[in-house]
Amino acid sequence: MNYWLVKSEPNVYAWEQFQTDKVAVWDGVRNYLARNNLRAMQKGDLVLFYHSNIGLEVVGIAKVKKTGFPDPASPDQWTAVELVPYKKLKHPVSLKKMKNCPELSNMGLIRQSRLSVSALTEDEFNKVLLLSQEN
DNA sequence: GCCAACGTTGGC
DNA sequence: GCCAACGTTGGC
Repeated sequence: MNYWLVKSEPNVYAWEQFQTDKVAVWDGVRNYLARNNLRAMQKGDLVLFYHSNIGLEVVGIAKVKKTGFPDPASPDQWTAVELVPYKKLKHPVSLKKMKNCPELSNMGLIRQSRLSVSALTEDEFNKVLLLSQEN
C-alpha cells in the first residue's frame, strides 16, 4: 500500500465535483516526476486530495481505481490514472496546519509545492488524518 | 553541455 | 498583484 497526494484547483476541479462524478480520470499531468508517481500507483492506494490556490487544504481521500494507462491526449509520453472518492475528511487540514507540524516538514507538498502528484510516507498520511480529526 | 530567458505554478 | 521556485527552451 502506497500513499499519495494530488493537487487540484477547486475552481477547475473541486472535491465536491469529484464526489458527484464518482470517478475521475487523472490526466493532463505534464511533469516527469509527477508522471513517475502516477506510474507507481497501485490499485487501492490512498490519495489525499488537496485544494490549491483556493482553500489551501486537504479535503478528502481518494482511492486508485485504475492504475497507470496512457494519457489519451499524449499516449506515447504521458500517463493517467483513475481515482474514485473514498472519504471526505471530517475537517479539512490546512496548509498552515501542516506547515506547523514538525512530522510533516518533509512532505512533498511542503518541500516542493509545485509538484502536482507527490508521494507520502505512511506516517505522513496518518498524521494528516489525525489532524483532520481535530477542529 | 552550459546558461540566460522565459513561462507556469502557487503561496502570500 | 507580486514574487520565489521550478521546468523548459534555445543559442552558443
